[in-house]
Amino acid sequence: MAAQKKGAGGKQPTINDVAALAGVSKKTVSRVINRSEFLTEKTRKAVEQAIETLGFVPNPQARALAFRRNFLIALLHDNPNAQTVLNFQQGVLDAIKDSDLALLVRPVDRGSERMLDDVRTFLEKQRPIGALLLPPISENDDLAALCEDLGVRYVRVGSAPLDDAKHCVSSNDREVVAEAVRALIALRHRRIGFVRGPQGFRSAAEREKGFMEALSEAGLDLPAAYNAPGNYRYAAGIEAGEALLSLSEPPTAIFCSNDEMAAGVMSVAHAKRIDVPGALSIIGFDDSPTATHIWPALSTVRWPIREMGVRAAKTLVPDFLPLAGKVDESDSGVLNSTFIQRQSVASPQR
Amino acid sequence: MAAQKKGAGGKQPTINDVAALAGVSKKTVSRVINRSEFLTEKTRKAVEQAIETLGFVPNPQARALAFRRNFLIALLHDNPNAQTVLNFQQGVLDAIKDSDLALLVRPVDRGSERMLDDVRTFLEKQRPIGALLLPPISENDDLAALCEDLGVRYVRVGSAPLDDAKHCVSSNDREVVAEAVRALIALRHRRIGFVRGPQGFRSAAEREKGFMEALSEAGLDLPAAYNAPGNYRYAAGIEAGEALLSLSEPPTAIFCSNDEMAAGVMSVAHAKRIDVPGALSIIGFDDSPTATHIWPALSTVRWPIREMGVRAAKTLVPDFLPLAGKVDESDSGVLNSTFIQRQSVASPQR
DNA sequence: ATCAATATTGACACCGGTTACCAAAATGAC
DNA sequence: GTCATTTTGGTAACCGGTGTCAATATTGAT
Repeated sequence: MAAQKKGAGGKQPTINDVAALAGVSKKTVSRVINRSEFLTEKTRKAVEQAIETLGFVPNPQARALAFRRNFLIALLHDNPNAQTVLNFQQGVLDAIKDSDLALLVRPVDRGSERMLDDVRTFLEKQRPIGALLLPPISENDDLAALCEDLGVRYVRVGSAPLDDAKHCVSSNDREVVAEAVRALIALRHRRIGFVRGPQGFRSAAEREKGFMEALSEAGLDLPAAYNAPGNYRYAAGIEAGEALLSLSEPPTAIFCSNDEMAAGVMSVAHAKRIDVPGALSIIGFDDSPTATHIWPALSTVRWPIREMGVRAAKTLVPDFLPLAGKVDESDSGVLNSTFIQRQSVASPQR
Repeated sequence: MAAQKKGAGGKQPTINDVAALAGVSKKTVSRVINRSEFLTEKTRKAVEQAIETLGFVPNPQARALAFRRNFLIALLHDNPNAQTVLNFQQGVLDAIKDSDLALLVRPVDRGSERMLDDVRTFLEKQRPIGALLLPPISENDDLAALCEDLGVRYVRVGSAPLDDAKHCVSSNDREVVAEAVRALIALRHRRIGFVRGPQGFRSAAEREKGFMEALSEAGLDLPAAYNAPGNYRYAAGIEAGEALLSLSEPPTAIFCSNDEMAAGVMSVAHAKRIDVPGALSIIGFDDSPTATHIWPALSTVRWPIREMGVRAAKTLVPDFLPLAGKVDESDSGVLNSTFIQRQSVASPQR
């Protein structure tokens, strides 16, 4: 049984009750709550004892008022991939679990002209301690400037460093994409197609760089016909698949900038009775649920989104989190993505 | 350009500033803010003028403290399906967009023994106006009782009415599953398999009821070997598929209690070179992204999760929302799910 | 042991609203 | 014109914490 709590009628004990019971002043209790350093072990113990006995929980509203800041972290996102958002959320929640913080979620409408004003109003009203910016909106410099301006801490999440390490958590997507493509080359693929991500997205650019890097290392080049546009949507994968697989000399492997588009390409292959992976290898990116739900299971790149959530939270509010696992100051804030081999890749048939 | 806001340095005006400028007391300003009726038109005008001039916005933290309640809605969930959670979130956000409310998200660990205590602490701390309970955790009566006990409004979301209409929003899953299965029967399927959801879940029970209803209407029965256990996971779909499709007389159609398991069954079919939908029709449930990403695209049932989010919010805090689109009191709170036909269903081959 | 220096603790105002309650002004009846 | 009744405005307390800075307790040096 956990702490004995009072029923519906019973009022929450306040800091005054705790102070009275412990025989100290309000302020001292406040110090204990806020982990002030200037406290005798004895006093601290006494207060903690009283807190325990009463089942006291500091009232966040009162703290927020006095502190002029809510004990909240805002998660700003416009990512269409639900699993990504939720995994990240989960990571953040892992990190703040034993703290006093709570998580406020705020989808942002990138398209809207009023976006910045909306976010400003939101931040002014809610006054969170900090904001976490998920890609692709994390790439918006105005947003970061806005946070700065409003005195809201922020951390941007990206596929490559977007800011200094204090304000950014990222993964090494480029390297890992290159690694994945090298794996194709090692399997003796020479005709390798590419399905791009949307224009102007940093994530898409990084993936493309990684792809091109691996290709040029091997002395291969990318014929224009093998380079298909995309926008991270399934439908774009279908189109790209139709285009690439209708060529007189189609690629034997296709790297898609995300899993959804890979699923689209795979559907086209199935429809055209092209054997995967026998006649066509496919690689995606994200390791979304889709990657394992389609058949054959998709080789893909997993970015450590949940870990990034943990890291982002730790970077954002190190001083509010339980002492365990502080982020090393000298850390670059770059986490490792991983290439995951599944059944959609094999050597090309002769 | 929206409202002219002061820069980083400029402080927010307070109710005192407004009072001073308007030449009245704090209380009078407060009355204007809260639309008290006992005011001279002249006074009201003066105050509103001052508010306008200063660009005054009441501080939510201070109001929360005085009200003893935060202007927040908590979303409690333990749903493994990210898309579902996010769609629901989106619906809630649609509903509260022009209000003073914000959304707090809180995943809940159903397995944990401390779950109830955790939630209690959370609610006591955050003091949201209300809580939204997503399935399957919405089925937990203790949780509803806890909200009641703490004076937190709540609305439970379910696949069938779980509570009175003031506390519940649901969909008519049973009927629509029956409709889907009737469609199979109309296509002359007679050997129809079923992959169950997890034990003890209301959603699973409703889907099963709908399935059995349609079967018995048609005078068909479900052989034990056609009734496979499942837990909503892809792996369970694989197992079920292996079992059902290895039978000497396998079903010609399989209804799976969710899309993930349907994807599993479909993978087994592909691996066994069983043509879908030619030799095997498959239906899922949820209309998750997976449903469209797999090949062939999955016929499935979509529950109106986003609309349910809107509805749930309106039911929870009608008095805090913009006047538009109030929920009709007499409404039962039941929304319609839809059967979606895609390519995974056809008449059985002779 | 004494005194300065430093570590702890407490008193009190304040964060920005709301509510309770009282006083003043306005209205109306006689 | 006087008194009771209804409006309206003001004051002070309060919601439950935190900041400032002075007061007190400890510690170390001499």
